[in-house]
Amino acid sequence: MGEFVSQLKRTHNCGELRKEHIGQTVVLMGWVQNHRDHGKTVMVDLRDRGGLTQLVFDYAISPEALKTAESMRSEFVIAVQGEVASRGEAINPKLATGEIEIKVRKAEILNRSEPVPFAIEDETGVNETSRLKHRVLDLRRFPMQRNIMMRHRISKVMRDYCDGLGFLELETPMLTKSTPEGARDFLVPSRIHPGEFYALPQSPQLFKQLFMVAGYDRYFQIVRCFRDEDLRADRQPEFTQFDMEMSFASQEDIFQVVEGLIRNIWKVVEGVDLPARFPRMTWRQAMDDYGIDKPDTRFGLPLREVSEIVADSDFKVFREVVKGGGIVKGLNVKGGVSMSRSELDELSAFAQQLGAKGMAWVKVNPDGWQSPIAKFLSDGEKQKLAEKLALETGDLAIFIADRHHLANQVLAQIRLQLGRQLKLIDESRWNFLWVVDFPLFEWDDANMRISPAHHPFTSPVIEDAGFLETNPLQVRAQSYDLVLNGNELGSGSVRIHNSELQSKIFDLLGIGEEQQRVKFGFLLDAFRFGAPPHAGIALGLDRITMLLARATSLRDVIAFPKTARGQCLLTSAPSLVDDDQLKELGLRIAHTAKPQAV
RNA sequence: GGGGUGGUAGUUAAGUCGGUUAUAACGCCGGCCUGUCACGCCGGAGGCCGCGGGUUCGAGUCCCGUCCACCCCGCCA
Repeated sequence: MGEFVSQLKRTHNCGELRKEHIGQTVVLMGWVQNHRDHGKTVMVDLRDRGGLTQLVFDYAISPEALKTAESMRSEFVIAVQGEVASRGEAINPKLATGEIEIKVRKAEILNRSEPVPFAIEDETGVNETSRLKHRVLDLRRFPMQRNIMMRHRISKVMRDYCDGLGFLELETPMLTKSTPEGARDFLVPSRIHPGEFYALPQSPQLFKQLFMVAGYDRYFQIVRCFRDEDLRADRQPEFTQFDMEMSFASQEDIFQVVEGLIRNIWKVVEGVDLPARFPRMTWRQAMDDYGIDKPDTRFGLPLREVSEIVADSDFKVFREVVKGGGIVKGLNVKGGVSMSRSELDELSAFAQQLGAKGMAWVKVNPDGWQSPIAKFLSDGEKQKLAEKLALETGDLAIFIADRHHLANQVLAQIRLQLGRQLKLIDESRWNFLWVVDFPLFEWDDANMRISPAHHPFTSPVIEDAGFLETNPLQVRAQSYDLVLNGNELGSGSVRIHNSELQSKIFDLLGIGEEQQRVKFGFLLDAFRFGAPPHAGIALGLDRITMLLARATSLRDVIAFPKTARGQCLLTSAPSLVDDDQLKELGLRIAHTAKPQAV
C-alpha cells in the first residue's frame, strides 16, 4: 500500500470531469459508492465531496486492476489512475459527470470498510438516532455535505463583508462569569477555586460592549453561545451567532450593515437579489395583526380584534371574557366554508392543545350564518363583525376569546396552521422583516415583577424615558428583531452607554446596588470612563443556514449536534466522571439520574 | 415538568381477533456474468420483537412501569 499516496497526486475531484477532459490521464481518490460486477468488467461509482464518477475496470485494460476491483465493497477508500473516456451512447443524465467514465489502469485500495449500518444515499429513511450515532457516515451523504459546505460559504461571506467594512473579528472568553437573568448557565467548576464556577457565555454581550468602550469601534465574531434550556427543532444548547457591535451607530446604521450582509449571503448562496431595504413593522402592529412578534408575512389571514363588538353580546363566553379584561379576536378564512366539520373539530382541538378553552367559528353561507354561536348574536353584531373581518359569502371566520396574551398566541398558531393547510404560503419567497419598537420590559407572571423584554442593557426610546418610573411597561425599547418567513433570525438593540441610566434600569428590575456591584460592577465601571454610544445585533448562523438549506431541523446544519435531551449520541456526552476528578474540583454528586458508574 | 408520535434482522417496514416455525425488500456472505449505473441470475446466513414486570395454557400483539428518539407546550434576558 502507498504507491498512490506517496507517488501519485490526486488530479481532480469526483465531480468535475467533463467531455472536454476526454483523453486525459487522471488520478482520483475517494469512497466506493457502488460497484457493479459483470465478471470481466466491473463498474464502480467513486464518491468524494465533489460528486460521483464512474470507474470502469476491464480485463482488456488491466487484469490487475480488475482483480483489485473485484474485492472492493461499499465505502472502501480507493485510488485509481486511468484515462477519461466518452461513454458514447450510455450517458447517465443523473450525474454531472454522466457523459464520461474512467478507464482504470492502476488501482489501489487505501483502506477497507466494514459493511456500513446504513447506505450513504441522498434520500435516507434511516432513523435519526442511527444517523447521530454514526455521524461520520451521515455526514458523508451529499445532502449533509451540501449543508455543511453551505455553512462554510455563509461564514466566509460574513467575514469578507465585515472585513470590507472595517470590522474587526475579535474573540471573547468562553470561561466567563455567571450573571442573573436570562437563560440557565452552563457552569464549569474551577479547580483552583474549589466551589467556584465559570459560566459558558449565553452571548458575548458584555464583552462586545467593553470592546466599544475600549475603542474597537466595529466588532464582529462568529461565536459559540450556550444556554441550558430545553431543546427544540430550532434550538440547540450550543449554537453559533454572528455577533456584531458598532460605536457611534444608530438603529439605522445597524439595519444598513445587516441588510447588506444578508443581501450578500443570499446572492452568493441562493443567487437571488434581495431588496435594498427590508420592510419594518412595529411590535405593536405585529401583535395586533399576527398575534406574534415574528410574523410570517408570506400570506394574509390578518387577525382582527372584535372585543368591543361582542362586549355586550348574548354569547356568554365572549361577554365574560371581555368583562374580565380579556379579548376576543378573529380571522377571516377566505372561501373557508368548504372546510368540513371534522376539519374544524381538529382545528379546535389544536387550539385547546395550545391552552384555549374553545374556538368559535362562523360559516357565511348564501342563506345566512351557520355557526354554533349565531343564535346568540344580534343582527347588528353580525353586521359589525362582518365589516370588521371583511366577511363575504363563502368565508369562514374563526374566533378565540381569552386573556390577551393567550388569545394572540393561539390565533397566531391557528393562522400558521391554516396557512400551511390551505397552501397559502409561497415557499419561494424570502420575506425579511424588521420588527421594531419592542417594549423595554414585560411582565413576568412567575416572579410578579417586570423583566427585560430583550436584555437589561437595551436603551429605552428617548422620548419614553420619562415613563420609566411611572409606567415602565409602556416604555418602548430601541431594540429590533430580524424576522424571515416567521423565523427569528436575530435580535439587537441600541445599548445603554451611561452608568447612571444603566444603574437605574437595574434598580427597576429589582437588582439591588450590592448585586449590581457584584454582577455588573465591571460594566458600570467601564461606563464611567468614556463609553461611546453603541448598538449591535446577533444573528443565528445555524438558523440562517437551516432556512437556506431548506432544512427543518438545526441538526441538519450542525455537524455534531445534540439530541432533544441534550446528549451527543456520538460521544455519549454528557457522562459521569471519575471520583478523582470530582475530588480535585471539590465536588460531590448529590444525586444522578443514571446509576453511579464504578 | 406536561402532551403527542414512534421503537420488530445491519437498514426500512409488515405482522389480522393473543395461537404453534416472526415475514418482505434492500444490505451482507458464496457462486455466475464484458456495459452497468437501484445491474442481473442462483444459493445462503442473519432476531433479547427497546428494557423490566404482570395477565394468560400461550404475549411482538393486552396491562403497568421504565429507557431512548422525534415533535409541541412550559422554559429559551
